[in-house]
Amino acid sequence: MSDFLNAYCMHTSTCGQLRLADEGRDVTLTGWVWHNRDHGGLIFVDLRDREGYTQVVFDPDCVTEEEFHAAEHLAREYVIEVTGTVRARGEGSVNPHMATGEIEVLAHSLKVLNTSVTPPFAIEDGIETDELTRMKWRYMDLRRPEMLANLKLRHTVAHAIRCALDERGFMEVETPILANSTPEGARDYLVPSRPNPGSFYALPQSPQQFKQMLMVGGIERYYQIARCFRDEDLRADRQPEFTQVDIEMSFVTADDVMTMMEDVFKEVFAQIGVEQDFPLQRMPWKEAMDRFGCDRPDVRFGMELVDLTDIVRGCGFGVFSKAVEAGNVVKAINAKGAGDWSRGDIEKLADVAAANGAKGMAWIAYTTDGKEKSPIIKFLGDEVHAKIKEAMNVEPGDLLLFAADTFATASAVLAALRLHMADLLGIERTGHKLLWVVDFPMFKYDEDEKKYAAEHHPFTMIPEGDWGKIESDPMACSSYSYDIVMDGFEAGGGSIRIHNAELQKRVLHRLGLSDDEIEERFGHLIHALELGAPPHGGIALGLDRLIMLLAGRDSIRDVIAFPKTSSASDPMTGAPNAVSAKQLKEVSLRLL
RNA sequence: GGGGAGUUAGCUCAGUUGGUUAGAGCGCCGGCCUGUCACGUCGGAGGUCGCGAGUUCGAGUCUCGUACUUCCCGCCA
Repeated sequence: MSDFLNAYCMHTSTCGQLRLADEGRDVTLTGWVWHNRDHGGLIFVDLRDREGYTQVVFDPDCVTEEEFHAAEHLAREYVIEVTGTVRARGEGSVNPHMATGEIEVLAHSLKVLNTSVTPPFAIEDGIETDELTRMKWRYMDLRRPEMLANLKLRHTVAHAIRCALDERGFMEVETPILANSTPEGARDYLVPSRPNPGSFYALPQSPQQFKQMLMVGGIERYYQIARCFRDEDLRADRQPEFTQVDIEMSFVTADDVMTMMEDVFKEVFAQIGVEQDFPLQRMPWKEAMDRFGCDRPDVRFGMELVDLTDIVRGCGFGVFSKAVEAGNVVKAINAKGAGDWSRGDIEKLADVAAANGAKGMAWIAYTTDGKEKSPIIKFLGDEVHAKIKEAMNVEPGDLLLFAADTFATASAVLAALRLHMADLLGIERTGHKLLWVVDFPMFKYDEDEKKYAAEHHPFTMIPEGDWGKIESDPMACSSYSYDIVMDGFEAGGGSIRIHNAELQKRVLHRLGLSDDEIEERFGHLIHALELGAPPHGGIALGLDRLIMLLAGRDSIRDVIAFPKTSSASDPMTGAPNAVSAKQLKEVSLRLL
C-alpha cells in the first residue's frame, strides 16, 4: 500500500465528535474549511466533515510562520488536515449552539490538501438557491448538512428494511435492468440492442414480472431495493428513475403481506424514532373515496366530504337538481374558519376546483357574526338549506364548498379543495399517519379508449366470488389489493397475484387482448402459471417518497443524490446528450 | 399536450409612468485586527438584465417568439 493510502485510508471522521472528555488528546482532523475568522494575531477556523464541525485555533506561537501564513489564506471549502491538541474553551467562549462548542483544537500543524475556487452558493442549511444551480453543482449541495442528513436517513431506513426483511427469511435477488417492453402502463425507456437491429430493451417500470417468476422459481420470499424507470412527465414527487423496495411472498394472504409489512415498518420507525400506532387502520377503497374523495387520503385532519345528493334532489337550484337527475352526485366540505373570507377570496377557490375538472363551484359562507352569504342560497329554499346545514354540522365561521358532478370529478375537486383549504387555514399536519387502503376495484372504464383497464394491475387476484363477474359485470369485481398511504401520499402498493393461468387469461381478455396478443406479450407469464405457480403476493414501497415524508421535504429530489430536472435532464452531467453518427449506426438508428 | 409563476452581479433579490452612469444584502479581492463563532472594520472589483425579433428618439421595463427552471392538470397498469 502506498504511503498516501496508509496515511488516509484508516482515517475516521471526528469533526463533530470531540467533547470535553477528550481534553488533552492529540488529534488529527481532516475536512473542509467552513468559516475562517482571522483576527490578525489569532485565527479561528471551523472545520467541517460529514459528522459535524469543530473550531480549530491557529496561534502563531504553536505553528510555523509558513503554516500561520497558510492559515490566514484558508478560504471556504479548502480541504485541510490539522493536527493539534483538544482543549477546553475559556470561560465565556463556550458556544452552546455547537455540539463541539465546549472544546477547540489548538493546531500544531496544518496541511492544505486542496484548495477551492469560490463556491457557487453557500454551504449552509436553509439556502434558497435555485434548484438548477444546486443540481449543476450537486456535489456542493450534498455538502450542506441538511442534504447529507437526508442521504443518511435514506441509508439508515434502507439498511433497517434490509435487516428486518433478512430476519424474516427474505432473499435479495437482482432482476434485469435490460428488460422487455410492456405496452401496458407507463411509457418505457427504450435501449436499442446492437446485435438485434430494430429491437429494443425497455428499462423496467418495476420488477413485477420478474418477481412473480421468482415465486414460480421457488424463491418463496424475495426482496430487492430496485431502480424503476417510467418515461412520463415529472412532478415534485415523481422522477423518471426512482427506487422501490420490492417484495414478494409465496403461500400468503393479503393479511399476511400487510401484517409482515407493518412489522417491518415498526422496526424501521423504532430505529429512526418515528411514532406510529400499530396495527394500521384498513380502509376500503370505497370508503376512502366517499369520505376523502381520494384513494390516498391524508387522515391527519378532518374536513371530510359529505354526500348531499339525496338532500338536494329536486331542489330549486338547477345546478344541483339537474346533476342529481343525470345520475351525478352533489357533495360538499365544510372549511371551518373560512366563513368570514371575502367574496373575492372565496371565488378564487373556484380556480382550484376548475383545475380539477369542475365547471363551477357553489359555496355558502356563515360569518362569525351570524350572517349568511352565498350566490346559491336564494335558490335552495329554506327546507333544503336547513337540511344541508344539519348534514354539514354548520356553525358560525364555516364555509361550505360544493361540487355537483360525476362521482369521479366531484371527488377529485373536493379532495383538492380539502387539501388546499387545509394549507390556507394553516391546519396542522405534523407527525405521520399511515393506513392501508384496501379492496380496490379490479377494473376501471376508460371513457376515451372505450375499454376496461386494470385499476391496480392486471395480475391482481380477484376474490373467487367475483370471478363470474369478469365478463358480465367487470365494474363489480373487487380485488385483493392494498395500498399503504402515508400523510396523503401513496407510499406503496401491492396485491395478491393471480396464479391460475385460465383466470389470468380471462382478465387479459377483459382488458381487450386477443389470444395472440396474450401469447406475445404475456406468454412467459401464462406458461409460468401453468407450471405449478404457487399462490403469491407482494408489495412495492416507494422508497424516495417514504424518505421525503420522513425527512419532511416537499420534493423527492431532496432525498436523491443526483436527481433530474422537470424536463428529465441532469444539469451536472448534461444527460441526456446527443450521440455520434457512429454510435447511432452501430445500433441501426437514424434520427428523424 | 394544457395552465400558473419565474429568469437582473458568484448567491438571494429590488428596480417607480419607458428616460442620466442598473442598485442592496451576502459572497469575492486587498488592508487592519489575539477570543471570534453570521467576527469586526476600512477600501475595492464584479452586469450581454436568459436568448432572438419588434414598437420607440430611447427598452431591465411594452409586444411577439423561444429556451430553461418550478408548481399543477392530463399522463403515471
